[in-house]
Amino acid sequence: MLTTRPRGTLDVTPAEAFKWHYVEEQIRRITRQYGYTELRTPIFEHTELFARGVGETTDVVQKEMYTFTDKGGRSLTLRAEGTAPAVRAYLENGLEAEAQPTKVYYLGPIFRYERPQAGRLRQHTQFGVEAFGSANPALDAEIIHLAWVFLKRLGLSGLTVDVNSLGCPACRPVHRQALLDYFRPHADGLCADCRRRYAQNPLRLLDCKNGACRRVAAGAPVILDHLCDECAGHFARLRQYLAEFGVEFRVNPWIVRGFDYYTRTVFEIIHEGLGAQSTVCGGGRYDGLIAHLGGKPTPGIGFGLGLERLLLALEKQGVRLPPPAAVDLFVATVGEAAAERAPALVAELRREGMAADLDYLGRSLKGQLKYADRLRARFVAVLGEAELAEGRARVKEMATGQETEVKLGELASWLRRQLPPPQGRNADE
RNA sequence: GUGGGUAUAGCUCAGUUGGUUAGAGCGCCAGGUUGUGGCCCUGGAGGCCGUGGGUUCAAGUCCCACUACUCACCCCA
Repeated sequence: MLTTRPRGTLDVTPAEAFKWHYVEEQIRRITRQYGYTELRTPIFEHTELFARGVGETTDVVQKEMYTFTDKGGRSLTLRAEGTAPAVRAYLENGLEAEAQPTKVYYLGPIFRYERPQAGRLRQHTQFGVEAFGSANPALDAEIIHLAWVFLKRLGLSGLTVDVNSLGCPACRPVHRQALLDYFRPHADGLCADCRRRYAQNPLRLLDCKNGACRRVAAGAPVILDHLCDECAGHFARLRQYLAEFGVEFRVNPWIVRGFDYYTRTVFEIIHEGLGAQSTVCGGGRYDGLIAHLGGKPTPGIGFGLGLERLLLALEKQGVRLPPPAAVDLFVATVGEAAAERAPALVAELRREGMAADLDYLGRSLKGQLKYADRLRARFVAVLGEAELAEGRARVKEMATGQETEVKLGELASWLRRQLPPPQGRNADE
């Protein structure tokens, strides 16, 4: 137990951390371009926030929350989802008083008690985006476009963007009734899950994977045929914008989503290389949620994007992310006097802003070179008795094997001239 | 919560019909080179064979349970 991590969790080892850094950099970059700023919320919230926000009857609330009671007797829950906390923070901090719409993003862990499988964990990391205060379909399109461009930039292909509209409180009940009427005569032929869905959430009848249910569902009334004029118009304009933005999407009337708060636009981005859990990004509009959580009636839209799934998709596809920065200069020594001088030399280089390192295991010179190679050092300064006496080091460029004599006092300035100039991290292509 | 598969070294895996001190490749450390990495050669370290029970003269191997991992269902990122 001491040496195993809790079920459904993941370690990010030093060998992989650079991938996370790279993805996080791309998140900072694209959100800045689209005008979204970061919102950080606690890792746990009052249980009631999720229960009310996501919906009492949803799977997440009924069986997947990490809920505990603290010493003050409060019921708290590890962040089970990103939107409800964002809405809570928006209301609590009076963000509605700032320039509208409020466009925020978040990046952090989400916890759900589920059976782990490919692309599903009990703790995973979501990059999410939320925009509060506008019902303009251009905003729906902006958000879908953001997610799509983000994934494309990282080098993913084999992506499918599915969009649908779930209607609003005016038209959804009409469709719901039509669904119930349609399925009632077929009820006996449905699977057990679907009989439960019939009672609880008829929309879910549409995306059952059971063959018999599927055949019945194929002829079921489609929400898109029941949308009210406003919702139909919203959806039409969304499709128009997406086409103008160059997003390759398809209308999929069977995508539903598991949270109660969705209205109108819902969408998913699927990656073909993932297993059964192929949705890398999912989201939609929630025009009733903010009022439902105690705010003024305010429309909203957002998505969640799973980073572990994203990394998995990149790996399946063989995308190579830029490797981490390596050591600029490694100080290798021969003899005791040099070995004692090395730490201060390295400290000096680090003060000058260089990435410098040295051996701590008393390795032979050969061993040190090997270690430096392993660290992908660009240069190795060899310091022995002769060099120490002369006040200089033999600096070897690892890629070419070429050696140069450099005075110890000039090591930092010499090195600076060799290294490429610092690049702006968010330089555009 | 339900169902299938798997569990041997840090990693990927061998291990005959049960039979003595459990192996390989990669990785790690060292040597070959008295001061020079990558390639090559040699050596070394590293294994309660997932855990517990059972069958047997004898279990890594057969049986049971548990746990973990894994894939799928439900649902979701």
